[in-house]
Amino acid sequence: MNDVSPFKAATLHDVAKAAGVSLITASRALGNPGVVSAKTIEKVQAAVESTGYIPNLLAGGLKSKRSLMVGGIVPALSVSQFLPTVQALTTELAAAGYQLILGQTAYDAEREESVLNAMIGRQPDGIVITGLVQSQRARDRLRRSGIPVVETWDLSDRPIDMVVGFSHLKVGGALGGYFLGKGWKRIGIASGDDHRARMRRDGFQTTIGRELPTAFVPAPSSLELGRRALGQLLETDPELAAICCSSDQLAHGVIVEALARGLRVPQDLAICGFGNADFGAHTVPSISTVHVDGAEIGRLAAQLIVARCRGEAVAQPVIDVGFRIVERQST
Amino acid sequence: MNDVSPFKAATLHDVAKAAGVSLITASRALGNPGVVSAKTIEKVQAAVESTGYIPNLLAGGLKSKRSLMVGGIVPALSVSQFLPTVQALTTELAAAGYQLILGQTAYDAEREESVLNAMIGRQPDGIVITGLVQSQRARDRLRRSGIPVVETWDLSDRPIDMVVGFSHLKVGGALGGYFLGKGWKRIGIASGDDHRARMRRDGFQTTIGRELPTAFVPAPSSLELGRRALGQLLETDPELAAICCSSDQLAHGVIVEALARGLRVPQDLAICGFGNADFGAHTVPSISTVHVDGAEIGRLAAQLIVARCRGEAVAQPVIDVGFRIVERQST
DNA sequence: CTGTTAGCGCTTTCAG
DNA sequence: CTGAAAGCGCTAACAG
Repeated sequence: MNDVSPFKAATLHDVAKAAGVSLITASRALGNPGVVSAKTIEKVQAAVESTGYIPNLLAGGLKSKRSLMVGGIVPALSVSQFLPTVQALTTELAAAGYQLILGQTAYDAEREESVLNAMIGRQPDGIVITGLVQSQRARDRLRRSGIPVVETWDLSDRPIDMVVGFSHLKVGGALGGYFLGKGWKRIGIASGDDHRARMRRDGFQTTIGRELPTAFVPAPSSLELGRRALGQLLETDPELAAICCSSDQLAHGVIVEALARGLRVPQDLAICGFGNADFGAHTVPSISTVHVDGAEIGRLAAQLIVARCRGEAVAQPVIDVGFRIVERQST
Repeated sequence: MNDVSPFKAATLHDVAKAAGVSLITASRALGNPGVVSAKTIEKVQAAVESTGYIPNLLAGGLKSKRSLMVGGIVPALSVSQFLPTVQALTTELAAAGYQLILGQTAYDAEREESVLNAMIGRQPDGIVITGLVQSQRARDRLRRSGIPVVETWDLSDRPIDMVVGFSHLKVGGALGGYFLGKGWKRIGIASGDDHRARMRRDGFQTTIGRELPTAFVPAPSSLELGRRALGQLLETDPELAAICCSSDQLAHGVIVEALARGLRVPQDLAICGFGNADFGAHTVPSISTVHVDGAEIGRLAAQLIVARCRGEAVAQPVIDVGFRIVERQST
């Protein structure tokens, strides 16, 4: 036995020969056992064991037009907001026999297109993408590919195909209402510079009723960027009473920096995040935030894709999973 | 134009017809332009544009035995230690035209095997897996598949094929030496219950020279589990002077809980983590930890796979990326 | 219930 | 430099 594969991997042909049946009968025994006699199935399964056969899904997919793969596209894996979505997506898809192909766009429209092309070329049975696809070219190409597409983490009246998410404008609006209700006047914003964070900021400012001092940080945000953002904001207005952050990482950084500067949170400075990251409930003070069920988004997206692949009609191609404000100690 | 794909996606056949050349010439113009005249290439490229052709990589892979896909296997995406590795792996592979297929084992040997089978069936050109594959059955199957395999985040004299990582035993030993050097006597351990965390604990205890009170938490660890772990440890020994944690998340939780109980860190309780998560440098106090270059592991793994696929011999199939202790305020 | 035939879309021979 | 033929490993369609 060598380092190089000792003998060619067994094919269905080998299995059929070992079981003494025809190729197609072996195929059916494995893929559609209902139409094959129990005795035959047994023989084929024994042959599978003895040959160590693993089906070549690429070959099967070529003929059957079902690759059993689904493309998943995120800006970057390190954007932890999307992690529960990707994780749930992967798990839910695996349970149905599908595997996820991962693509990263780095928040770059060009990369997004090239990733999409690489995906389409692999004939996935579905594509799940975080956010709405921005470029019209890509939208058209995707629509014309005929592949089921689920856009996530946002909402749209005219999705490419299906969408599972929530309204960032409404999140911003709800946060604005919450800040107004608290009576805070001097309000600042620490925000990622990506599209969705900007939408939340828009909703927030609309409800507050005016432009607010904003520290933009490059996405993906982090604790470190939060610390810096507070520095910037306090230079603009040292009397700030409350800050609305576009992520819990950012909020955490703002809190750490505020405490380091001797400010009390929330008495001197109230801070709110977004995303309900798991650490937020356990910091001191704990972080008020907006909860979105990212895992549920992933599960629903997987279900939509799987349903489509089974040829079932999807009754509800636009699913709003909503959100809720989680009040903790930092406000 | 309907919801269903308006016309069948263009195939290379369509491109060839549009360009007025044979199928194979079109194929070569795209895949091996060196052997085709410039004029022909131009015609073919124009035809690609006009037809919107996207190559079917599944079909190509079936014949050429190069799927341009690489399997990546992690316990769970939420284990943030591996995130930089997966991210770098995906990016580096994408640059070489490969896409990553993701698999999650949930720290479960059975799931690991089924994930491996699902991967192998998709004929990846390589498989990168976090940790060493435990089950001998899976190791054999993987070896016999002839697929290049890189095990990561650990080290072994006898990898399945290649390995990029570092010695967890040595990390534990180095931390033990560091703790001894600080003169701490009453030492506790907060550790995930996974294989690698246990190895670090073994190395740590061996250097310290005795069994230490340990709070095991189920992997993946988190800030919350760290808070609980400290509770457990202080019940065992209220006089603990230092705690060695198997992750920065855990260390962060222990710190938060210690502060909440009125303990000063590090004066009353010194705390060390592992992994050098990005938040660790910015918490108050900042977290002493062990740095491992996870992104580098991903890049190296990708390079090994790509080199193998090009038929290059890999001179160094066991790569130790090392580690270093990062001293911060928490010790 | 089982088998034969054809062909998915592409690339690798082998010939010009 | 270009082409024709063959077939990767599997499954859909149609027969028995």
